[in-house]
Amino acid sequence: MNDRSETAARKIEARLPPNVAADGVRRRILEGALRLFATRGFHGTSMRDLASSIELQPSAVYVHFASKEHLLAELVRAGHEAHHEEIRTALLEAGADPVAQLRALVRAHARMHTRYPDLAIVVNTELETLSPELAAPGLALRKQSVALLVAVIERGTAMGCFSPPNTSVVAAAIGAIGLRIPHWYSPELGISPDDLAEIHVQLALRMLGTHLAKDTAP
Amino acid sequence: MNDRSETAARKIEARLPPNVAADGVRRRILEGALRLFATRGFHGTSMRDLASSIELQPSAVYVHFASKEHLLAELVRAGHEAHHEEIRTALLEAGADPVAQLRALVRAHARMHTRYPDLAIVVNTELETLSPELAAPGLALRKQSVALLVAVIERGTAMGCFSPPNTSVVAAAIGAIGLRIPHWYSPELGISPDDLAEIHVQLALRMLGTHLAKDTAP
Amino acid sequence: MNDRSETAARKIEARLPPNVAADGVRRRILEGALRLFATRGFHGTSMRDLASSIELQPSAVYVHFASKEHLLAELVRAGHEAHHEEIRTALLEAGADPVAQLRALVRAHARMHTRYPDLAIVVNTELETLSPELAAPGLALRKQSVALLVAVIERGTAMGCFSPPNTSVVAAAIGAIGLRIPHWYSPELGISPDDLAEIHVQLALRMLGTHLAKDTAP
Amino acid sequence: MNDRSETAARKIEARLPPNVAADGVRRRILEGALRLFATRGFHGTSMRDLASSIELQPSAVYVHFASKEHLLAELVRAGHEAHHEEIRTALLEAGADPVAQLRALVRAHARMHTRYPDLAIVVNTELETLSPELAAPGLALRKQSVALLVAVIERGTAMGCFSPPNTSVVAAAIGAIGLRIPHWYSPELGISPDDLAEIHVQLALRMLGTHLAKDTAP
DNA sequence: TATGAATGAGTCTTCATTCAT
DNA sequence: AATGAATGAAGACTCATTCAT
Repeated sequence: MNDRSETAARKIEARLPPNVAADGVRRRILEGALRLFATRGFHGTSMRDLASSIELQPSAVYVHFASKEHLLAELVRAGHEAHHEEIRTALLEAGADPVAQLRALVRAHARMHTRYPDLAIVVNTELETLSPELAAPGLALRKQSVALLVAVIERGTAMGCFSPPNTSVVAAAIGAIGLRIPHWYSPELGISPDDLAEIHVQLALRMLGTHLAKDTAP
Repeated sequence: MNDRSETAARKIEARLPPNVAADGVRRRILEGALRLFATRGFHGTSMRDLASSIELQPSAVYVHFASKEHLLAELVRAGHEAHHEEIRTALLEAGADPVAQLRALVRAHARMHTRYPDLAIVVNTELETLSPELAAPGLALRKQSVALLVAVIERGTAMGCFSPPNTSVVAAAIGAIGLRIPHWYSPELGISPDDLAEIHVQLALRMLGTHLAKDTAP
Repeated sequence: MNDRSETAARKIEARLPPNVAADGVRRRILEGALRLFATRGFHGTSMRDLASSIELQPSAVYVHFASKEHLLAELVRAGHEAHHEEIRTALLEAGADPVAQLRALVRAHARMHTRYPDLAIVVNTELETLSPELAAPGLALRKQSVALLVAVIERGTAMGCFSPPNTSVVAAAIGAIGLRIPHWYSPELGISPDDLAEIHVQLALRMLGTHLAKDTAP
Repeated sequence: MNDRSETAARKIEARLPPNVAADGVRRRILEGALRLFATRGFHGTSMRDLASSIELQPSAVYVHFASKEHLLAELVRAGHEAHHEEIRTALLEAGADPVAQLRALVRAHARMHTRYPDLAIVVNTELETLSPELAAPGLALRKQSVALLVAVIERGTAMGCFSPPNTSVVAAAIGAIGLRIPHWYSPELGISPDDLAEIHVQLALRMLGTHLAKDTAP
């Protein structure tokens, strides 16, 4: 039950977050891989596809990356780190109020998915494709990000700000609505990324049963 | 920002919905394909993998299916049809009350994802893998399912039952929450499938800002 | 300081010992591999070379052998086992006399190298090419074969039949003269394989300083 | 039927004979190539392997050698020339006595193989790897070396010093015994290179059936 | 209905080598 | 003299699929 054409988000150029320190050919390879992995999947993309999409010989890719899997690993690493850093920073700047924290976190989560839709798809679809060693750092960051969200919810609940029906289910739900963004959202839909983030904030607060009426009003 | 081991849902046997009229070897092939496509993806699964997982020669699979893609197509068809039929039926049995309709729809959506987690993964991950002709029926059903949800929300809103911040975003959110179930849910978590469905109903009603307080109690 | 054209022995068809239980295509593959590995070396032979030399697609080779290395391993196994079996049997049939034992052993050693020259080359050139696990059985048999020779020499020396200047050097020398056969010998040289074996027996007995004059006379 | 660990000789540093007029990087390249070609074979060694073993970029090797094959050709040339020169000189210094000549020749042959084991392996294993033009000089020298040995044997036989069962077989045997040295010999075995050479002399004289008993004493 | 052998295109990757710097 | 990036051919091997049995 997802929506719109699956390719809506593709119109947005494959974009890499700032924590990818790569330029020149290496960057073009990462961008090409990002686009193709997001579109056709890792196993659905051949090195020939990738190389020719950026007008390179397949062998030239190996000058910059040890293997197709390492290429994916770099994207997955960058995606996870950027995401985690983003929500961690948002949280730090939000102060002590659980509601403000929740707002900041959901906003950051949504923003990452509108800003880097291809990367979000690759990170979420292909993490398990990596060998355990290469997947480990991503899995660890993911766990930490969820733990942050759960902690905010639990603290807010203890302080009487939230009354979720079930903490972990709501946490999963909040995660899920952001995760799904790249599959249907496009700025051409008439909703700006900021608007979308704010709507997601609203939805999250509603799901949590926030008790500060003024905050939850549209 | 999804959680738990990604493989939690795998413990549940690969299951096919009742609208798959296949038995004997044909059924075993579909079940094996379902498990493998869900775990490793369509392109990550070879016909050899599939055949050997059910102790068959690759060539024997072609006695039952014209191609690997047709195998996927059958799974995707069955998944989409079962899902659509399920929510259509739920809606029909719910009467005319938008809140009751919403409840029925969300419940059915969640149930499909706890009952057929592998199928849900395959349907959502690999639909675009199919050729346009084979993907078309699935895309059509998907559109219809979303239209049903949107219609319920719009009617409920018009009747003053709901006050969503944005109809299509909430529709996407409701879809997303269910879609994510196979990636984290396991009955061993201490939540029964029915409990989960009810919590999802709660969350949907909260997101919609339902105005009949008594309705939101389980 | 080896002699004649290096390719003299090549005129002899690539031959497999009887302990290779393979027929049809599998046998043709082994024979082709034997000829090519002996001529160009393992790393100098591509699967394409091999396949096309027996009019097969490269992929068809994989129906019969798991890898190029397994193909080599089978040749090396067969070669070592045949050689060891041959000298073990010769020894058993030779009775208790050290001189007779030595004769039998050298004869068998020489015969294996005239009968299976390509296999001898492959076995001796490419054993170390194999991974440790695949090389281990060959190395073990080789050790046993040398041990047999050394035991015969030591027993004969203790019994006063032999007076070698140095047991292990003579053992190495006896091994060496046989090992070199495939690199220079051809029946067209006017020496029959049996003649060559007898000459090698003579040379071995002379190196050992055998004290039964009648045996060492040409 | 050769013995000891095949890698015993590897402990000896890859060494080049004095007729290799190369210093600095060019020499390091030759030494690295020598070690690797001896260990893994020419086709089993890549230019990357070679370059990285001496901490150079592959492209830097081409500053000093036109191609991988020319590198091998230089080693093969040096090996053959050094070997031939050594036995030619030994022969010249031996005087007119066939027995003394034989002694000198065998001694020189053995010494070359203890002193330059890697080079001996490369020369004997990879000569045929070279293109006919590049292999020709080596083949010519080899023929000459064998001719020298055969001439000594024939002259000694004519003079009544030797009574070999078969001249060319004994010549091949004498060659073979030396050729095999790098595959089993190590000074750590408790035999000095000089000792080994003397034992080889003994063995050669015994094979030839030398008639001057006093000559066979060391 | 299922097999085992085969195909030919395709997989990822490495090769020796070149070239601008 | 050496590098780093690139090339194009070739490497071993796997792919989905076919077909005679």
